[in-house]
Amino acid sequence: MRRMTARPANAHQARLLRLLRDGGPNSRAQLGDLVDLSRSKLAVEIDRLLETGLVVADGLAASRGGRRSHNIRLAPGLRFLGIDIGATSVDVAVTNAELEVLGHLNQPMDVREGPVAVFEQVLSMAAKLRATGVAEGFDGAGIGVPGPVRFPEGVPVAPPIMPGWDGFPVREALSQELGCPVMVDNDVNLMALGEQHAGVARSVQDFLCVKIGTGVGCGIVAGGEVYRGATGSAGDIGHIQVEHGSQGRQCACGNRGCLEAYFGGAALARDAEEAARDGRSPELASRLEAAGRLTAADVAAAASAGDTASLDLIRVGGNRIGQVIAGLVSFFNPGLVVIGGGVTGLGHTLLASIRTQVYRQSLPLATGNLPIVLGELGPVAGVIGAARLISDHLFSPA
Amino acid sequence: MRRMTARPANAHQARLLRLLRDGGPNSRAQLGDLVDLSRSKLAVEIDRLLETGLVVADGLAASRGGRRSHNIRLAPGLRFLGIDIGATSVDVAVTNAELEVLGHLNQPMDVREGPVAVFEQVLSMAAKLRATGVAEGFDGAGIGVPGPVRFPEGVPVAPPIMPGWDGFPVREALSQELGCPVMVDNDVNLMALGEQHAGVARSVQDFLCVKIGTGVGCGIVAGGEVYRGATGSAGDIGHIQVEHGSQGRQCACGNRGCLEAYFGGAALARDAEEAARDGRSPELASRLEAAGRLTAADVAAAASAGDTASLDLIRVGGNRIGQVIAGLVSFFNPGLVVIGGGVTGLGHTLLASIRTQVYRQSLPLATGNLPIVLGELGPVAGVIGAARLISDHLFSPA
DNA sequence: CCATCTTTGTCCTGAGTCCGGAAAAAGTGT
DNA sequence: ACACTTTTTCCGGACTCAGGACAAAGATGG
Repeated sequence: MRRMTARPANAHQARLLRLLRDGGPNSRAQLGDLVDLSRSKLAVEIDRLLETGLVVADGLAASRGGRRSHNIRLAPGLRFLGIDIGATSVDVAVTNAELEVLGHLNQPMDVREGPVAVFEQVLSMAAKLRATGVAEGFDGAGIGVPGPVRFPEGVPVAPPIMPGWDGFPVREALSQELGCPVMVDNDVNLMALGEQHAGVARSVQDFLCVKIGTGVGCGIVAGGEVYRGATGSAGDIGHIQVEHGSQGRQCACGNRGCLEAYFGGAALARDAEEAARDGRSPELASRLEAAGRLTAADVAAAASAGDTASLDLIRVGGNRIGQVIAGLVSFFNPGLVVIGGGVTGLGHTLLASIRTQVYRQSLPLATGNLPIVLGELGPVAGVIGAARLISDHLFSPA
Repeated sequence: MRRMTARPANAHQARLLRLLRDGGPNSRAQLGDLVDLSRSKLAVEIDRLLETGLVVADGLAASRGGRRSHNIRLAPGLRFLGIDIGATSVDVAVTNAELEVLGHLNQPMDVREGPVAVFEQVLSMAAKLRATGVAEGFDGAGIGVPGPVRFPEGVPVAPPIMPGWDGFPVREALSQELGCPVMVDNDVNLMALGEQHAGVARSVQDFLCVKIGTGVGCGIVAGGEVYRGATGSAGDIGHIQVEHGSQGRQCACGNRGCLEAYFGGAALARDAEEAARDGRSPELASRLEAAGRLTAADVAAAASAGDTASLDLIRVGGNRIGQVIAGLVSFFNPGLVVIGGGVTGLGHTLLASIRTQVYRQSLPLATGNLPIVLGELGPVAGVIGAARLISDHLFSPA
């Protein structure tokens, strides 16, 4: 099912494609208002795009007081595949060219099973989505993995939680399998892209997107662009030390006192089980007995049932992460901080605790008008970000 | 002495000007190798630049095996003024168009005397430099101030250590006085620009420039560009908390446990005086008696004389700041960290202490090949950065 | 229903841009 | 002196592109 999707021939065409992606179908006249090209030039570029099949005519627009204009839209058959590999689950979604989700699947899966097993799963999920009729083929795919990526090549580098993936040519391999262009990035960066495209961070140029899942990471958007760092590991805040000296908690990374040793899905589950066994929380104890183990979701449920031990866990954890965010806010001076990821279920208790800590610790200069909010897209942020990634790539001059 | 310096008419001309600035005089043929323009086009653009007077012919280049090419250089009479307002001193320098320092003056001065007094000082220093014959007039000036700046307007916003400057139209006022274009930025950003242009950070795209003067700040360069944050206060790391809880040291900002309460010129002087009075350091005590008060320079001198108390102060302070830098490195994943500012005199003792802390705390991912070095330019970094700032502005399409 | 006005789309021309070949200019090396 | 390189200038032809003229399509008002 290989497709040879055309690419824009120049910057003007790329600009038009992005406008149509972000603003939906539009009339030729309106596009003219947006792009500052002469009418003749605009007509030529649109005609060429129509020839390539990337955009199609779509009826007549409403009159603006005179002759009605022709509507233009991105080809309705274009399909992007957004893939979000988490530590413990895989999300796959199909979007149209406007990055609207047409179908979405989620499967629990341990990323440590390695790239081959995960790809098998991803491909079967993609096939399942195709079978539902939402897509005949894919024009491009974006994929996020939970670890640093050498971005230009699309290859994970020394990812701590997915050892088997080090150096695996994700982009190359997936492009082979799917027969379409593929771009790879860190899952946190894709969440940031998703929230920027369709979530709370629309129209914000500089923001941080803190993802609290099994671990903790942070997507950085500077000047409207995702910042990836010198070697692609920017935003790796899970191992910032929050407790100094030898009494810091032992972390899986070998150091002591890391943020992830105190908060995040893994740490929260461990603390919850301890609280259950200690007798501090009958609520958690009964859940532990029922399930055999506890997760962040159990803590969330217990907390909303009023369990004080769970609320305390969230509060203390929120303070820890707030402490780190406060430092980052001073340093980076973002216009917005988005909190997202699996533990968003902890919701406003967590948010309140983070806010308290940040506003207390940072100077009013940086926090003067700084919103700290929960992500708006939840689990689809990652897949929308993945689709956005590949569409940005395809909608740029070849 | 108003000059009406021409501006490049298009991006090609701007590109050429920057090449000549950064690479020095060059032959037409070599420029042709660098810019990917047709010979005819290149000739036209260079001729136009010659007409405007921004560049001049400069004899013949050495032969590359055939006809000798004509050399081109930036107008030798172009002069930029670089101004660096510190907390306790003012630096003013004159550069040529290649940003080489032709004259440099330094005057102690307290920035809290306010913009009017400081400008008077600056203008008199500029006049003094002009009197030495290095400049007849100025084609542009860059100025750095020790606080956050609303960059597009060139106005300080709520600067903590220079209260009288809040909202003062620095750019506008100085432009009036000097009769030339002016750009304003944070002093730390200018230090970063300076080290990027002529110092250790040449050819590094992403780096941090930590300036330890009276306070502590950090210049951020991402993707080759200075990052200023949503409101211009990015890099303000002096008030990141390094000690949590109520036993943290009181800081001038009102919070407790800030980095600046533990390290920086001010904290170091205080700690040194305490050590002198405690009897922990006879060396410092004698210096205190001689001068009436101590500064970071005294600690540096005592340390190089082998005073253990001073060495300890540096080590402990280095650990504190290393602790913060370690966090920033994890977050930002820079390709280089530059340490500069007034206390660079503490030199390699400080550097070693910072390095130890960073390499211990950060993951090998981010630190794998991360050089942490002292700035190469010392006190001229700021003024070169200032000249670079205004030249970037002037050497861009009008 | 008709006349007039507005908006949109198309066609065309003239101005400008720019690439690259040809040839001249200026050197090098034998 | 001669062959070869490199640099520069000159110039023709191809291409781009803005904007005016005009046609098409609809709105408005009488």
